[in-house]
Amino acid sequence: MKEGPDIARIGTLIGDPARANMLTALMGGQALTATELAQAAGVTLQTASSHLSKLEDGGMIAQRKQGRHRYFTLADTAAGALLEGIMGFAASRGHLRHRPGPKDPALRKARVCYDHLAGDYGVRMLDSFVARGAIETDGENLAMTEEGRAELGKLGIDVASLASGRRPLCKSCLDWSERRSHLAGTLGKALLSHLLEKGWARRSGESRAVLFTPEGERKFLALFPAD
Amino acid sequence: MKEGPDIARIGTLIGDPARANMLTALMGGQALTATELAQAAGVTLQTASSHLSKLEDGGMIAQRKQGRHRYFTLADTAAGALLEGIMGFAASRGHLRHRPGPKDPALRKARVCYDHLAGDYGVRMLDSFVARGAIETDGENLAMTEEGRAELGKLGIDVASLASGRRPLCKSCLDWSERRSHLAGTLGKALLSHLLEKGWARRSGESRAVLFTPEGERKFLALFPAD
DNA sequence: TTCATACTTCGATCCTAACCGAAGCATTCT
DNA sequence: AGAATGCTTCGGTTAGGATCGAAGTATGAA
Repeated sequence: MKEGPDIARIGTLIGDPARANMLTALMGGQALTATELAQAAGVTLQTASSHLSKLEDGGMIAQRKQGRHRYFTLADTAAGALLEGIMGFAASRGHLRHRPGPKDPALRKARVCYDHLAGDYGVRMLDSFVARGAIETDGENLAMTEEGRAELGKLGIDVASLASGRRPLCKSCLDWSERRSHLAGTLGKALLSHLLEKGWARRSGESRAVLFTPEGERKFLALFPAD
Repeated sequence: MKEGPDIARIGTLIGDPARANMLTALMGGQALTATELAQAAGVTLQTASSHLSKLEDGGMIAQRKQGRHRYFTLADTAAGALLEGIMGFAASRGHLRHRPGPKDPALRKARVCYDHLAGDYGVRMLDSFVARGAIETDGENLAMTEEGRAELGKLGIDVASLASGRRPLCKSCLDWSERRSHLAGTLGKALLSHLLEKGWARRSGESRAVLFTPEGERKFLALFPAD
């Protein structure tokens, strides 16, 4: 017995409600200070500090000092992917923190999933790419086609440079609210950046919600028509 | 705040050492009784019973009664995939339950990962498929080629029927001992079954280790040559 | 230098949940 | 029917860790 990786340690880190709230907040992709994370978790600064050092020791988060602030982020994309996976599993078992239903409609419509777009609009975007043949899928894996590369080039997105690193270009990510896949990977990240840079949408304060401008929403829906 | 799936609940389930040991034991893919799981976890039967009902309520495991025994398994492949993901993450952060190094050599050489082959030999098998062009990969996704289908057909493995379900045929799974990918999916499952049915290897009692016969090892290495 | 902000460390409290002994229920064997 | 096996439930104990107040450290502003 006692063989293999220590999954209990990871489980314990995620299993505390305060730490889980902090990690969920960091899934927004923004660097947050200890004070902000304490608020997100609903605990005092002392308690938050203790939790943050445990999360850092466990390799879940990283910090960088900047002046008298200390900014925390998820350690890397692997940590983000792990949390995404757990969220998907929890949602599939119906483990939600409040009643399902038409609550938090903004969050279900569009939100940030670590560094890419999720929610109804995220799912719609991937569906649209697949429907027009820009991305091919076998239900699990995703692959960009030549047509897709050309189309994204017109939008001003350089697919070649996105595909150069070790992180995959296209990756599907299970959406906990829609229970279907949306687009992750470097392309998913680039597309979210694109939306925000163009001013079509903006982040909503501390929440993970993504709020579209009327103009931006019109353009987004025209660019990614539903089936 | 308080938005989204309840990851803390999943974390708590996995975070207790006794439950983590049980889940690790169930990653072997075999159905185990409450008594066996109590031994694996190092607790009494009463304590194990309590843990098992929590794991079942949380959707991690399933049970079926058979006579006066109660057999427990992981709930589904999603639960197995979740645990694989957490194991990979834990291993990548160096969270091992005992010193790394040349310990448990049998386990590092070949072991069961829920329903497919992992360890050195599992990685070698996938590498070999890729090297000869039976499987194509972009570093993340896997796809079977026509040559691959033909080759596996000769081994008596019907790829078409394996690919028919919703579960993907080829899937890469991060190997915590090798820190590289091995082959999961329905094909990974079929290949492990093949090894065991042909008598090339057998399961090692309660452990996840897979032990090859001298004859079986010779054939396996010939079939899947290293680079 | 003095004060303020941001965060950490220490110490004490308190509460959850893991644990096991004992008893109870269900199934099978004789 | 009686005994044995496999597992669950109940009750009481205990330990780990989450929590916060208070004090300490570090950086920046006045």
